Amino acid sequence: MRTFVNESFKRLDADKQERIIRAAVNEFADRGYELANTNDIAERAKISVGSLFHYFDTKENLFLYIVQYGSRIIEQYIGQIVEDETKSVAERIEQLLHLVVRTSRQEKTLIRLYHEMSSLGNNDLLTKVPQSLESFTARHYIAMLQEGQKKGEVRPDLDISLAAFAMDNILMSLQYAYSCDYYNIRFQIYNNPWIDQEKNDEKVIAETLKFLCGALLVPENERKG
Amino acid sequence: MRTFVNESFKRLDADKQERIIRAAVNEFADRGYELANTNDIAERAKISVGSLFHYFDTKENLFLYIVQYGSRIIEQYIGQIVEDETKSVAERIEQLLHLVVRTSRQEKTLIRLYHEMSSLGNNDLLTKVPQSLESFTARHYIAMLQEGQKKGEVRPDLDISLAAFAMDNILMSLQYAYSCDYYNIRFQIYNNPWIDQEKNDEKVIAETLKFLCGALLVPENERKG
Amino acid sequence: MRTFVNESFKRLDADKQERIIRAAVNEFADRGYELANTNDIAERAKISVGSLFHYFDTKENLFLYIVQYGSRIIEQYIGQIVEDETKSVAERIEQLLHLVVRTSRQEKTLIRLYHEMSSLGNNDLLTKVPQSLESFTARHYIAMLQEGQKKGEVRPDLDISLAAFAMDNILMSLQYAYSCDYYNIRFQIYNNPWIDQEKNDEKVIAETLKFLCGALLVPENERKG
Amino acid sequence: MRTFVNESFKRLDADKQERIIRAAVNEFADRGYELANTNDIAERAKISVGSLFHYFDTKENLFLYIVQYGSRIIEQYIGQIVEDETKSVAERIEQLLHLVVRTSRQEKTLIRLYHEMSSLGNNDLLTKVPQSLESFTARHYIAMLQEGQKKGEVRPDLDISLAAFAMDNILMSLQYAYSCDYYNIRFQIYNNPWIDQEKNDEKVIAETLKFLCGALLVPENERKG
DNA sequence: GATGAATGAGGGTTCATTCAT
DNA sequence: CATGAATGAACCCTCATTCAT
Repeated sequence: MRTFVNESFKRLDADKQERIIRAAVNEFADRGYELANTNDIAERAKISVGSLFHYFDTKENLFLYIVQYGSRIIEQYIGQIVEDETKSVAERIEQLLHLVVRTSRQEKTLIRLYHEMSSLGNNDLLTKVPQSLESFTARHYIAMLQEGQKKGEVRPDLDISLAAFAMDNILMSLQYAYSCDYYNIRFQIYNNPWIDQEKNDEKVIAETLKFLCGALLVPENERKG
Repeated sequence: MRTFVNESFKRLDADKQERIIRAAVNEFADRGYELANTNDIAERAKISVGSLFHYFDTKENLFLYIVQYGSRIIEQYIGQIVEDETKSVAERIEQLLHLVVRTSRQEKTLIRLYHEMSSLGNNDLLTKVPQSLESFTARHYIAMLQEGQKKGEVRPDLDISLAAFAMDNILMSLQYAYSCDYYNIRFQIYNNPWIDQEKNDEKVIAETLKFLCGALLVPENERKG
Repeated sequence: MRTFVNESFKRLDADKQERIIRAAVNEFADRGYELANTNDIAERAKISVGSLFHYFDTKENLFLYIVQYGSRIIEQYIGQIVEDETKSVAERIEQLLHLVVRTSRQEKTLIRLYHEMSSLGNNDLLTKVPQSLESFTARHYIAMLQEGQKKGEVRPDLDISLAAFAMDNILMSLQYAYSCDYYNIRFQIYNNPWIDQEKNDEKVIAETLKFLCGALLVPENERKG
Repeated sequence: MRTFVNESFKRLDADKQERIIRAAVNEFADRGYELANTNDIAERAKISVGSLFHYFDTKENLFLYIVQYGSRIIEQYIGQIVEDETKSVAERIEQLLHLVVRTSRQEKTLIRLYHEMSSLGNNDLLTKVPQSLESFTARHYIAMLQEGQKKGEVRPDLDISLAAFAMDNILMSLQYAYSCDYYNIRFQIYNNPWIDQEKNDEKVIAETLKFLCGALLVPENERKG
């Protein structure tokens, strides 16, 4: 795995590291990769541009590092839920849905930053972004569904990889709908919340859960033993 | 509805109009909004920059027009399928899935351009893009599912709006997976096609159809007379 | 005398001529020579740019023609007053002062346009502007003062040319103070009119008259027979 | 008082500051605000455009700074003369006239630059230029004349503000006549110097002095005690 | 004569990156 | 190591003038 930071960055005290990361996350999430300004990031982080380029050789590297950093945080959230084999698949999916809504509040900038990555156009940057989060998610969703298939919860006729992909698409789209402007506008065309937000969130979660369970699971009454 | 073109553009002969549109679609799809170069667009279209800015007052307007133009084409493709009430819901969904694969070949640039729009960073351009395609899609998917619900094909317990949203998310994600670099890479993590492409497409379509039908439809054997 | 118009312009019907002149006067006065836009002038005049450039070969020529046109109008105003030998010099100066105030209301755009000319920078345009108004004014002011000197009204020890120049400077500065933004702001530093405008105008005229008479004329009580 | 420079400019060594100022003064004075070219200014000053825009955020700010800078220099010249209460009003006016001629040689570009400001078309830049020189001049001329009135040198019946305004107009017009092309051409209509320049300057000064003293002062023989 | 579409050089401004201190 | 001044290529947009119709 390529690393995008120089050693010098790792030697920094935690506070400075955090300031830089926060500044970069905010700038990239706010203005997008192209419009983000490295001078502004340095200023926000209260370091000099020179230093910033000591830590990260290029703007690109800084961005990729930040994406990687964000990925790890999101991976943790997801991992905790998905790896819990004591829960049924349905329960874990429900928890993932709650996570989507929760992170869209707590980690909105991180999500937006992450989404920026998918819009890097066709420049070669894209080939360099680590698919760690994607791989992580894929691996875990597949594992969960396979396990669920063994336990008779998940439909036996499904191609697990593609089913996991479809599930991931649903979760990702919902995440963006909650965090990113364009997808939020699109969301509202389908779901203009007249009732209060909290109730609406519950409804969205319940319906999406119903959708995913319908797609993935063997109906309760048809399960063996 | 705002128009983004000046009258002078509409007066142009079809060939020139097409050259300009094609040049712009390509440039925006290839490089993204920020990096797209108006001088290059003019050159590609074999007109002068001056003329380009006679037809479209700003780069922004050019982009918005091109997005609108692309939307209309995609709307036609979708409309033809979804509005055909002689077909069952399942059949129409299957056709939509075939459409996704087919357009990802024939209209890849258009799709990529469209995706660029969803990634406009957080600048105010976003608030100016017309959501015609999104509205169109929402309206039609909802209508189809409602109709299907009446006919007993679609599960009676679903919230149609949110079900349509979920379905749209699946279709959109798949479309991007077939057309846009980032989403394609992500797709391959789940589905690395060792077999030949055509067979793989069939499989993807079949599995996604299964997923959507499971989520949306009343199982055949449970339907009433 | 160079002419700046083509014959074709003179053949135009009076209405079209006037529309063009008015459009040009306004545009040049509003935005200054450099910023004035020939396309806008044509549009305002409801003719095509092509036609505009048939009548006037260049933007420069159009401007010079317009200046010349304005000069003639102003010359007429001034000529009527200054050439009236039945009046004393003091009376004529008083009338000129009233003219300054009056034209600053009725012909403000013309004055502003005229002032634009003095700001043409150092380009060669300047050497081409007709000094007809300047010559006219010089000739007439000198004549008036010479005549006044013969009649014993004007101080015998004055160099008439330079006295006329000083008087012209006073009148010109006051004109600009009443018509042009920068000079108006400067004027207000000296004369912030607390009382109503009309009374203030009277005061300005009276004091300037006193100033000019003090400078130019033999005091009443010292005049011979 | 708004400042138009960034701190970074003030930190520059004197030589570089001077090069930039000189380059800008020349460019603006030569070509006027609109036509002045920031790239040329940077080149003339032997710095990069980037640097220029570090010191001054916009062309507008650069211009305003330069005007402010010029104003201060001119204020010093004028202040030294006008504030000297040991001299009679007539003596001080004579010195001002000599100053006009002298600066028209030594600081011609500055004067021209200053004149450019008064010709800023009608754009909003005008409202942003500081009227410090104008205020300075007004304040000092008024003070001098008031003092002169107390001492019995200046006519008691004059409105001091308007008299000062008229005097300023004369001095300003003469200054432009000596420094700016258009006003110089106009000047020559009244005063075509056949004799040598130096003698002509003397004559112009003498006659203008006579004019101003006639307008402003109590004749020597009528003064009390 | 009249039209108005077409031209394209030119200019203010930005910003990732370097490097002397 | 840290600083931040300096660089300069690159980009969007304007507008006087031409010329085919």
